[in-house]
Amino acid sequence: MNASSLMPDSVPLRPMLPPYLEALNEEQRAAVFHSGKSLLILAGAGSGKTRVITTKIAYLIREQGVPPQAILAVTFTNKAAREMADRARLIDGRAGFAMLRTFHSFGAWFLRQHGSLAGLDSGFIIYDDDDTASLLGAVMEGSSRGEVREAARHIARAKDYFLSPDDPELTLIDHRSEFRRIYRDYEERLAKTGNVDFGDLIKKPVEILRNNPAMAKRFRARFRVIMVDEYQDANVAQFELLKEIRDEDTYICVVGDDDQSIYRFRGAEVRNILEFPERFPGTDIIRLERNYRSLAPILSIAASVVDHNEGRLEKTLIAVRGTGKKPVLAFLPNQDEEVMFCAELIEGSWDKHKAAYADWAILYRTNAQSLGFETEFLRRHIPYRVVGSLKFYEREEIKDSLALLALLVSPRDEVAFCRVVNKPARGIGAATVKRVVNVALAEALDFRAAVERLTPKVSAKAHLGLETFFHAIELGRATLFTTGGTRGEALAEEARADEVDQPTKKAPRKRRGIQGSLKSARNKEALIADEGLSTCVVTLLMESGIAEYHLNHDEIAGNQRISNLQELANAASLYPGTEAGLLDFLEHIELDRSLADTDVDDPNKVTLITLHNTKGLEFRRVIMTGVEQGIFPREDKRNEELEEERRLFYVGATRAMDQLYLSTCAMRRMYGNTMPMFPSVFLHEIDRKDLRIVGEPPYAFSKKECEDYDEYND
DNA sequence: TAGTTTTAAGTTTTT
DNA sequence: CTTAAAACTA
Repeated sequence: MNASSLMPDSVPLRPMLPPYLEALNEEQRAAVFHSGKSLLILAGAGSGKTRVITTKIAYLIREQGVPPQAILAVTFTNKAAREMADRARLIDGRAGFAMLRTFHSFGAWFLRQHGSLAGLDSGFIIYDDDDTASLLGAVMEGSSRGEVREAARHIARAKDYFLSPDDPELTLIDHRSEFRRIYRDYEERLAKTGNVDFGDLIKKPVEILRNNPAMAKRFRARFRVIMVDEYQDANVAQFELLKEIRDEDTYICVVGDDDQSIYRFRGAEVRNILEFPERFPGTDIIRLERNYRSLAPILSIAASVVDHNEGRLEKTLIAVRGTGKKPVLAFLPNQDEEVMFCAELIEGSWDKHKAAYADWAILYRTNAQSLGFETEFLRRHIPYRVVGSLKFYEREEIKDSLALLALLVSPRDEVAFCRVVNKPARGIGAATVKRVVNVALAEALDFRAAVERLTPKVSAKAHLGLETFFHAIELGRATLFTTGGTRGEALAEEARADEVDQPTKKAPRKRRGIQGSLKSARNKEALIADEGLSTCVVTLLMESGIAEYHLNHDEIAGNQRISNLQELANAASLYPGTEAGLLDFLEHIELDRSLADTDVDDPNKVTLITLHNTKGLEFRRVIMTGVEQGIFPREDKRNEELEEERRLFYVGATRAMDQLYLSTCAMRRMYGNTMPMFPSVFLHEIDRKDLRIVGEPPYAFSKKECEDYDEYND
């Protein structure tokens, strides 16, 4: 007998691997080593997919000699992009030179360089949904708010599906004939502002690459390896973009989980992942089914719900961590009791196990549900953080400031102009604004030129107001110094810096505390410029009168608004005080609404979060709340949409590592009045024996199996 | 035109 | 019940 036959099977005969590869399991390693045409990794929840992608990036650089600049990795969220970059760099520093971006920021990067091929100037601003809606409001004059919102949704959807106003398939999105006209008018009007919306960040690059074969050929030579994370969330336009940026020699590796596809409403096509092997012939498939996160009973109920879906690539997760306690299903009388239930669970675990607050996450379907938890947690002094609904950049004062800043680089920006031209009141009424905009649109002038054209027709008061306004904008612009002179050069410099992905920003420093802002507000000095771009921001806010306006309109929340403005100025100080710096600043704000973690002071907090926002996260203990018919799933969900809600349940449940709680209320306040509620269908799809039921269940759930909820918190 | 009052509408989910 | 847009008055 030779030595090797005495060895257990688990010790294979192969050369020693470096530790970063040794840490992988067999399938993960196969995915990292894989070479060929293309690879589809079906990665179940908690199966270590980020580890695989980051390791693969490092492996390609280290072992395969792929230049980092030739690697493109695309994600859907900024958080994921950041995490991926950090983890890849940890394995090999050179990974920092690979391009790791979200789809949208990749599109923006592309358009800054090649947008001129579609008549776009390089200083464009990205309109968010709000801006889009106000522009559409101007296009659809006389329509109700709801109609405008619906049209805005449909236009965004059309762009997700890569449909233009003259596309016959547009009827699948909106069959009304006037929709085509509205969409076309909107596109025309948007073009006149010189700006783009979210959908354009994907759609326009595809069009440019298709219409400019020579440039496309050169561009395709750049990336030899393309990886896509969360591929199940890709929409049709993103799929088209993927096809346009690769050629026959490009290696494509996509990672995803069809069971976690939860963005259908946003145009995500599960078909993209289901049909990937057909779309890219020669694709190999690797499944990652070992789950390293959750205890077995948690995976089991997650699976039993999603098993009710048809048309999925069956996957069976294996719980590496083994078995544990059954998930708890709590029947509660109403939402106030639900809040108390959660609070007591958390406090109880704190007392009994010294479990950290940060171990806990409360999941809900809609952002509005966070309110009750916030109020009660404040009362009980339970520290918490709300993820996602931090609408810092949607606040009135912030949007006003951003509009002013936008006007410095985007002089034909209709939306920004209308927003701030008469704020604070300068005697410029709606009628005047409309006339100025119409002249500007009709004669392709910027607003200042349009006013001069109109001078005799505009009242003296309005004219004076407009002059004051333009003067403030000029003062703001004057604070920007251009490096080397022209805007073009500054932008080119930024683009070059981007080529190797070296941030043009300075390293973040400690932010000025809220206290400092408050003190300055009390002194009526209001805002303090720090350095870099903040000089421009502060000048503009002071000169335009916006700072004073918000100081005066801030009677309830103390000086919150001024603090917010100060916070904006602080954020700006990290960027250079140039036009390129300003563009960079605005772009980062539009594409990444999540504010940098400000709670470094106390990270031990309960997380309040929507189900959608939890993707990619994990917590030791998770409470999924409001598991009621009409809320989760929403009542109008049928067929594919109901299947998507099931996947959302799956995503939520698989966030839990050790313990999962589900709560469902018999009554709930909605729109001000109290409505009776019924348990979610999903609860009927789980075997009763897999749950520990507490509280007062409705008759549909047999009572004798239930317990009082004294002992639920073990 | 500015500021206040009245009325209606609305809750998915996100880049 | 809350928030935003229309309507109304000064």
